[in-house]
Formats: sequence, C-alpha cells, structure tokens
Amino acid sequence: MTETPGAAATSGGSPPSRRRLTSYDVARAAGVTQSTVSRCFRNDSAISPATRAQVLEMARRLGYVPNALARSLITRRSNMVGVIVTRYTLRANPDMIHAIGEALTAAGKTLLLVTAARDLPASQELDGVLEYPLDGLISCVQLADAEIERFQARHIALVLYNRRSPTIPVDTVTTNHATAAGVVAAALHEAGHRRFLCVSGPADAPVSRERMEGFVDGLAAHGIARPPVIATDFSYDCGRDAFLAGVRRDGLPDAVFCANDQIALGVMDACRFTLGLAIPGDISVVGFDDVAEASRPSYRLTTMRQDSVDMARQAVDLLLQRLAAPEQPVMRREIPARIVVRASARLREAEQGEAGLEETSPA
Amino acid sequence: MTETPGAAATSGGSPPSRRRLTSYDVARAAGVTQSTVSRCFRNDSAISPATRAQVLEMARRLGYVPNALARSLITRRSNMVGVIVTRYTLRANPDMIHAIGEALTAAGKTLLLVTAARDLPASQELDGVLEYPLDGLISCVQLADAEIERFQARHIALVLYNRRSPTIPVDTVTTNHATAAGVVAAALHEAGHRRFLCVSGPADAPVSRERMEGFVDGLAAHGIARPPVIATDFSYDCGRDAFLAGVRRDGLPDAVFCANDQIALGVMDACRFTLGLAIPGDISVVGFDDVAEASRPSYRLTTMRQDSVDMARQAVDLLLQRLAAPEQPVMRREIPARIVVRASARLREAEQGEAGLEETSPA
DNA sequence: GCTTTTGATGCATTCGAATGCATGGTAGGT
DNA sequence: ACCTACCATGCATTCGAATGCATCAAAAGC
Repeated sequence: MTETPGAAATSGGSPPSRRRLTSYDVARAAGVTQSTVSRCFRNDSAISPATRAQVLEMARRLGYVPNALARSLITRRSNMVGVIVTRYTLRANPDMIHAIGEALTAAGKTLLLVTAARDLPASQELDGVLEYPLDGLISCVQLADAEIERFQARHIALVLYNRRSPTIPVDTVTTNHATAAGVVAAALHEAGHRRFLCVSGPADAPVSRERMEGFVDGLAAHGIARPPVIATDFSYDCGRDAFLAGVRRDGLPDAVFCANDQIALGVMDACRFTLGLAIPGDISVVGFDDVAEASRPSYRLTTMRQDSVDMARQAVDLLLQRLAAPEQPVMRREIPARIVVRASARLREAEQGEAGLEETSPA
Repeated sequence: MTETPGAAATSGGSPPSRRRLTSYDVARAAGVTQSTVSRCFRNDSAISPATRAQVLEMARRLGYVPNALARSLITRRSNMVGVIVTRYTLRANPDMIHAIGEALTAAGKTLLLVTAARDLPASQELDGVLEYPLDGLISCVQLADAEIERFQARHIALVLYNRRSPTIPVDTVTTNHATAAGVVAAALHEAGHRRFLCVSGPADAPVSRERMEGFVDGLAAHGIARPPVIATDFSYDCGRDAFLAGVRRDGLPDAVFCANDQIALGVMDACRFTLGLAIPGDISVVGFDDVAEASRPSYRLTTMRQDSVDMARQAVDLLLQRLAAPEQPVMRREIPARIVVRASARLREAEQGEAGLEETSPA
C-alpha cells in the first residue's frame, strides 16, 4: 500500500470522485448492459419504453452525460464545426459569429472557434485545427489553395465566408463585392464627382481587393483614371490616419470610397473634426458593410449593405447540405449587396429615392 | 464478395481514400510500431533522434495528423475550453472573444464557443456542453448555482467573466461595477445634477443590476431619492427607445446613467436628434464599458472603462492556473474600472483634469 | 570478455460509447 | 399446445492514440 497522494484518488474503489461517470456505471445501476444504456440515448434503437425510461431516469439521478469524444471516435462524426475568424471579422460583423453559433446548435453541431491573427493564416497556424476531426469548417479568412486541399483531403466540408478560391471549386457564401463597388462608382460619377480616393483594407485581404478593383473598374468604365488607393487595416483608427496621410500627399478628393464601414467612419470623423469639412457638402464618403453604427444619426453613412447574419445562416446551411450530400456539385451563394443611401454622399435625387430603404426624412 | 457499393470503400486495401490515416499507417510505412509513432509526437518520450526524424518525415509525407479525440479519450484531457457568450457580450466587447482565443491557442487549448440566447441560460441549453469533457469553461453569462455545481462536480475548471455567484466560491474576473457606478453618481451630484434617470439593461443580468444599484446607492449617499430606472436590452436601439419612453413618462432628467455604452449612445442620439438637446449643456449622459465608438469625436462619451481585452487575458490566466493547481483557494481578480472623462457630461473641472486620460483638448 | 546499466522499442491494455450479430423470450397464428 | 416471428437485450469488437511493463541491444564498468 505505498501510494503517492496523487495516485490515491484513482486507486481505491471507495471514493468514486475522480473517475468520470460512464455508461457502464449507469448500466450496473440499472441492471442492464452498457449497450442497452447506449441505445437508450439514441432514438432509433429498438428499446422497450419501460427499459428506456428506467435507464434514463437512473442516468439522470447519477448525473450521467454521454461522452461526446468517445462517441465521435466510434461514429467518426465529431459534430464539431470549426469557424476561422480574425479580429476584424468580429468587429465588422459582431452578430455574425453568434448567428453561426445558433444555427449550428440548432443542427446539433458544436462550434470550434479558431482565431487567426490575420487573413491568409500560415500553414502552421492551421495545423492544430486538423487534429480535430471536424465535420466541417467555415472560413472567414482567406485560405491558400494548399490549405483548402488539406481540408478536402480529410473530407472536412468547407465553406468560405466572403472569400473565394480562384482555382479550387469550394462552396462559398459571398457578397458580390466588385459589382457592388461598381454601383457605387457609377453613382458617384453620375452625381458629378471627379476626384476620387480609395481607402482600402489590407493588401492581402481579397475582400478588400475585390471591392477596390470593382470601384476602380467602375470608374474606368466612365473614363476616369485610376484614383489613388491607400492600403491600411480594416479599422476606424487606421482608416482615419491613412486618409489624413493620403490627403496630405495627394490633395483633397471630392469623393472617398472605403473598403469597409469602420474605415469610412474614421474618414468621416477625420473630415469633420480634423479637416473641418462638411459632409456631403465638401466631400462624399461611402463605406461597405452597413454596420450598426452606419445608420446612426451622427453618421448616416451611405454604404453597401451586406447582411452578415443572413450570410452566417446561409453558410451554415451550405455546410449542412454538403454534409448531407458530399458529392453534390459545388454551391455558391451570392448575397446581393444593396446600396443604402443615407446622407454621407452627394448623389442624384433619383437614386436616393430609388434605394432609400429605411431613410427617415431629415427633420 | 457481396458488397454494397457503400461498404466497398473501406474493404479493399487499394483505394485508401475513405479511411482516416492513423498512427498504424505511419507505423507500417516507417517500419516501427504504433507506440513508437505515438511517442514521436510527444517530446518527453525516450525516442532516438534518428527514429523520430524518420517517423515524423514519414508522417509528413503521408499527411498524418494525430487525432485529438482519440488522444483526449485516453489522456482524459480534452484541451478544449468552452466560452459561453450572448450576442450582447460580443457586441459590447468585440475584441474580447478574439483575445480569449489567442490566449487559449498560446496555451495549446482549443476554444469551444457556446452561444446562449440570453443571460442566465436554461439548464437544458447547457446540457450539450457537458457532453464534451471540457478542461475548463469561461462563462460570460450568469449561471444558476445548480449549473455551477454541475460543472464543478465534473471537475471542469470554471471562470466567470464579469459575473459572480452570490453563494458558491468560483474563480472570477470582474469589474467592480457597483463601486464604479458610485463614482459616477458622486461626480454627477458634485457637478450639481439633481434629476437623475437610469437606463438599465435586462433585469436578469446581474452586471446591469450591480451597475444600477451602485449608482442608486451612490446617489443615496448624497441624499438623493431613488431615481426612475428603466430596464431594457443592452443595445443602441433599445436604449434609445426606452429613454424616450421614460422621458415621456417621467419628464426630462438632467443626468442619465446608462448600464452600458450602447445604451448611452442611443440615449445621446435621442437627446440630440430627437429631442434637440445639447450635450452636456442641457443633459449629461454617462455610459459604461468604454467601447471603441465612445471615444469618437461624434460622441465623446464620458464612461467607465472596462478593459475587456485585459479581462479576457486574465480570465484565461485564471483558468490555466486553476488547471495547474485544482485545489488552490478561489481566485478573484477585480479589474478596476476607471472613469474616462470626455464631453458628454457636465462635471467639475477638477475631476476632468484628474481622470482625463486620453483627452484631446477640444479644438 | 563478461556483467551491469542505460536507452530504445515492442506488446498489450486502456479510455467510453456504438453497433453487427447472436440469443432469448413473448406474442400471434393454426 | 406447437411453431414461427419478431422484438428486446447481451456479447464482443471497434474507433485511434497513450502508456506501464517487458524486452532487447548497445555501451559502460570491472
């Protein structure tokens, strides 16, 4: 009987404290076998109602809960879905991750959150994810083709949220950034703006690039030369500072298109509070996303709406469909971005009326 | 040889497609046993450098990754940490969850995100969580004592984030809401405000209650009767609407204390854009949290700062400490909330200078 | 040159639940 | 009363990695 104090807990049979309760414990207590207990927890098995009731009652009394890990090991279904995000994803779409979580829970899945330091994470940052036999993965960050192939090789259903792969067919839920940005370009040009500036997000974030290229191409279609584009981060502070630096270097534009709303809000405040400009009198600002703050009376930002909660649900829906039918052809859902005309940009009257969805008339 | 097409995949040895690669496959390929492969993936085992290199190389070539589930089953350590949040948590602290994720990843843990529909989730909403043998759980929602006991009974380390249990000793990271709110009450009273209004969060959210009670008690200490308190949700829209309704019923206060910043921003906009009031000339507004928007020149909200990223790191730190030493006494970290004086409340000069941390002088 | 020590590897079992197959008991048909 | 069906349950194996103990080989000691 030479035991270290640490080992004592697991050795004797008397204090059942340390060991986790298993289906065997319930079986013994209920006078059945482990397989019967197991079957009682699954609806499709042939178990007499009396036995089931008795076993479940005993399980409840003992406080037994099935071990999801052991189950996953044998069923080869982990019921876990990974979601990869950066901090910018969470800031720009604060309700998105919650919406994904609710949708997954409703489907009996569990959400494994993977935080990436930036878009396009390095291979090693994703290694850890692969150790979990995920049923699926929703990526809100750009994935290298090699990474996509790694997931596919393991039969992990993959859905890209607002990202694409140029070369590999993958299920995606996206906004048509380029088209939407083209709409903005046309509207601003139509209203008579001629000196443009783009405040873009990180150079390696495709969302940002697509939005900017769509805008630049839209201008080109109207004969406008490529405007200056400043790359920065997807945040208020970065947007504000980059804009001010850009203005110092390139002079003042009469319209600014921003890669997302956070940047646009920073630009608006830089205009009004640092440069003393009137919006939209002196300068027009347009953003992208339609975050909650954009609609507030202090900003009234004209922007492209991207419904991130809807997109979240669609992403989960795609994932579930893919799990149900792994071999079906690739699905791509494109959620149209709608222009939400508020008061931060001077646009032609017609367009305002046309798209003014939720506008309250300026008192 | 009567096989269904479905079974064919696993039967023959030739198409290795469907089956997941295991340590046995690597072992066979490398000419060693499974146990050797297993040991090669753990640093503390006695394995000759030559063997390890060869096995790891073979694993790399085959694309083998250890199965975390199988490992967890035998080691009884899942390396998974649950985090329970509501959508309001995510909105009010958009960087918090990312900070938790980064801290957990650095510690080799994986984040299981559990979304709750509201604070104080029902017992059944948490049942699913228990199926995973979590190492620990960080709860950003209120837990009933029975729930806390369930987790403790399963030896799941529990840390409450900005929540408490009145009766059960649990590790917590909190802001001292009541004290902080008392500071606000004193400062507002000191500056001559007499007609107060509280716009509170949900009645069942203790954070909200503590803030309100701290404020009310602070006023009482100065001989002010209990002001009207309106309960609403922790959001901009709810705050704005509840405030307007309250004003209609109780008349206009000269100072409003809000349970969080989102509410305060809604109140500010209601004052300025709906009621046409000047802030802080006609009315003072104070919030709680110091979210990013509070500092923007459009709002310049005076508020209590609660550093959610720091708190997130502390929460993970507590959890790791608890895992390392399960028997140590309960730890409570209280992060002081600091008043951040901006321009939304009329306060005495002295206090402004004293606490004006990051103020830019009003141009 | 033979024994002892150390170090590397193999063997066998374990974690906890799911499930195919075998079996036993009861009900229904004649 | 007897045989067939069928339903409920038990038995035994499986998932994939970790690990205590046994073993064997090489290095060290005398």
